[in-house]
Amino acid sequence: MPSHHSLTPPLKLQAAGPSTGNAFSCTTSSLGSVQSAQSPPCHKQNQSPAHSLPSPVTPPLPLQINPLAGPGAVAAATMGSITGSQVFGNSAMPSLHGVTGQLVTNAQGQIIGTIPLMPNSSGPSNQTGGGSSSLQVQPITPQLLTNAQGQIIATVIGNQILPVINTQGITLSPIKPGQQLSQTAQTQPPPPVSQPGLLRMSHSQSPLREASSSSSTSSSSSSALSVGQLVSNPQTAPSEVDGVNLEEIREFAKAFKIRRLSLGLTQTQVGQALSATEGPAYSQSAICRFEKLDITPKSAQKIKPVLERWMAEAEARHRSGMQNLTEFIGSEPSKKRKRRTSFTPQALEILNSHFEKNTHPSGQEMTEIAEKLNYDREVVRVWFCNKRQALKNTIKRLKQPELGVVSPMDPLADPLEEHP
DNA sequence: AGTATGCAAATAAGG
DNA sequence: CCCTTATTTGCATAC
Repeated sequence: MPSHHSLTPPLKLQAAGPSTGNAFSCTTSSLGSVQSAQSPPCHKQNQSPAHSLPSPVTPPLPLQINPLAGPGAVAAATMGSITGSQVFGNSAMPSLHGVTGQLVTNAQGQIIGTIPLMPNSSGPSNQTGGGSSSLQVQPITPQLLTNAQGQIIATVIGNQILPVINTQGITLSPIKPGQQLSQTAQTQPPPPVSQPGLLRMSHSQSPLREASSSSSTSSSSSSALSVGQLVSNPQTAPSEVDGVNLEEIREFAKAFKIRRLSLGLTQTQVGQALSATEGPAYSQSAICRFEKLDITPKSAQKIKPVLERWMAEAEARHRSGMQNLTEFIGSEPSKKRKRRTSFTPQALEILNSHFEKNTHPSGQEMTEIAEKLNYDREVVRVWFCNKRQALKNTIKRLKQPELGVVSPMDPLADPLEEHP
């Protein structure tokens, strides 16, 4: 099987913004490199080539938690932020409404302060009829978020979180009260002129034929663009796509990460814990992508409530004792989505050889193959479907090379046409 | 030892 | 039921 597989183009369909050279193989500096453990420069997100780090003096510390500033300073900054009113971006979650007093604790559950307001007047707070576990979600309230070291890294007001510093130790500009900020967390894309972008973004790449039927029902206006891309592109980013408020998503993603870190949890732990809950489960990858906004608006919208609910519960448990939290995140998984099958190399070899002979095995054949390899018949069927799809896409790409590069190419007769 | 990411399973939707 | 096409999502592993 000389062909496929090996000629898989390393192209990444999704990214590749037309803008400045996004880093594709940013690293690849194979052996001998003196690379630091944490290679920060690889994010396709920060697209500013010239960068704009405010402080030229601050060397990017590889360490995550460093006591760059005395807690006091941080606290002060925090307070400053608090003073200004808050923005209260609507709310996906009905629970976070009651504004009550709260103890300020660190990750160890130690009380490090209080915020005088009103005692918790927990209402009925029935959590989604899902009838999930046995706990009620208390409204989260104005409180300081701290990391495992007890450092204050953000403040929470309502469901709005005001980050003080990020994990890199870089100070984030506080959110202006009463105003929707429009800047990315890590970079400051100089917004020249904020136009009420109405244009439908300019696809400069994949001209994959779009079955534009008639009018409405533009099922995919944001076709494959991630939230991160959309949101960091003031030019073409109407902060709302497909009825999804990108700003809100971005805010939440950022807040989520802070809250997660505050609880001292890793993406892996969250993913694992999530798979044990009632709703849909998500892997570490998913958490990661969500936090990075490396997902479509649609997906983000779908995941957000799940994470929101989970986080609320995790925080509640955290407040009521470390034990509860660990217990919470320790529950055993209960997969919803079928676990992804990993074919053995041997199995793949056989599957491929079959595929080369016939891309459309009959039901009978597939049953036999499945039996022989000891995989679910359905799994084998799907494998063929995916294989066909992959092949088709490859051919399509080969037939339609990059812009400019005109290459004759042979017709590449494909056996995938039409199905009986 | 966490997080980011490539590739491809799994799923959704329309036929 | 099977197919295709488009998309979502996770395993495996690079970083």
